[in-house]
Amino acid sequence: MIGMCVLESIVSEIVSIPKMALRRLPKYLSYLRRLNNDGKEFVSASKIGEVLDVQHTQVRKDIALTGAQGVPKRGHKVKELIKKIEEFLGWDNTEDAFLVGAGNIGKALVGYSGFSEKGGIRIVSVFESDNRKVGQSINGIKVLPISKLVNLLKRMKIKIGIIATPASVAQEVADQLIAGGALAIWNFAPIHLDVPEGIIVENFDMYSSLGALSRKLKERISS
Amino acid sequence: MIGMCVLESIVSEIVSIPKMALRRLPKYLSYLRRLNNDGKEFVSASKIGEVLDVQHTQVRKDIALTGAQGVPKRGHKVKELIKKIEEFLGWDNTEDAFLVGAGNIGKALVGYSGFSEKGGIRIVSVFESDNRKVGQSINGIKVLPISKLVNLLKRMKIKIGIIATPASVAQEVADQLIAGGALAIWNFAPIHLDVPEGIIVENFDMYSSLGALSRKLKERISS
DNA sequence: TAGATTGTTAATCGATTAACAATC
DNA sequence: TAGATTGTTAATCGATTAACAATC
Repeated sequence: MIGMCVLESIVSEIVSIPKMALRRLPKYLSYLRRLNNDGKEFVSASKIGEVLDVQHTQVRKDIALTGAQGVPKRGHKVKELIKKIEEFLGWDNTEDAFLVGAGNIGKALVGYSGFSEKGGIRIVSVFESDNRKVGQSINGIKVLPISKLVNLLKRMKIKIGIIATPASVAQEVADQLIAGGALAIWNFAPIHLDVPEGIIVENFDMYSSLGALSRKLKERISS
Repeated sequence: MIGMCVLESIVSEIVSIPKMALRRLPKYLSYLRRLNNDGKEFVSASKIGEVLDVQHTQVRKDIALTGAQGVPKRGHKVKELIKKIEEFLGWDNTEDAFLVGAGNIGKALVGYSGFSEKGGIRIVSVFESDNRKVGQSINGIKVLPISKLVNLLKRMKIKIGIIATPASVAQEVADQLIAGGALAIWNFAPIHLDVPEGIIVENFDMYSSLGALSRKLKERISS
């Protein structure tokens, strides 16, 4: 009996967070923030599911991960649920990040104030290899030469690097980010990065998304 | 016996394409194109898997969907596999698309020539509600007033709409795209779109991606 | 031939959905 | 109380991985 309990507790630690839940929770959060702005106090899992096209039972499981608890017959307190999800995602405190690449996508990312307000990261420096862009300012952030990347990463103990370069140099940039001590890479370049174990890579790949879209459209048209 | 065969053929038509395969195939494709540029003639599923961190057996299943056939002991002809995947994704001929929103993300998308060359879609017009931006040119494409969206969609029989607006107006834009006859929407706004059945929506949501990244980083740091 | 590779079938794993007791 | 909702356990579904025969 005691053996079973020990086993259970070990097992419960090993069980990892469902990947798909991590992608749904930000969606719930953004809906909840809207509700909060509208002055709504309570919301049910069923309502969230209905609005976002997710099964209510799925919503409940996802919410359970965050530790939030609802009240039968009334649902969840909106403010409380927001807090719990933010905590769970690590968006309750803002993490500094370096961005590499001052091209179109890079500019879009820096110009986008949303991340620091709602997404838990703040882009504090931009790096670029094209000397014509170095020294310019994007949204108040100075563009620095790529040669300073590794040293500044170390000095400022930055943990998140964002790659918004052409695919051809993305691997090289990733290597430098890791050399400087980054633990997580948000990769916008359409190429697979080869990284040591333990380094977190999140690919944001337009072609993967576009592939799904165009295949479905193709099927839709031909049917 | 005959009954079984009929049943099987019906079943095989019903079986739908695994979603995850549609997201991996573009990745294989981009690697294959690189190999092709390097003059490589053959590649094995195991090699593709090794480079892209996918199980070789998974690569084979994905490739099987496209109908491509390999040669035991030699692998797949690179050029042939490229062609098969492009056909499968519908990237063998280019589909015209309208983009709504001439902000940072919109500009990045238009500035990015890659789609028409490698991704099967070409952005032919940009629409914007801010009159100060209307009339400007982005990468040679004139920015048109949003008031013309529905009519032009109909007139040009456009099937793909790209939403790169703030979340606050995205639903309204989606409604107009659908009113104009669009069948597929590529949505860059961080909001869930409510659309009639049969309309294809592919969300490209930075916050979902960022959520996964920051949660994993949080776990990594605390362990 | 021997061995590398394909392609398929079976087994496992994880994610989603269904069912239902507990609760206010 | 009755009914809406939570939260959990069991069943189903789909995706991944393992095993292996077929082939050049």
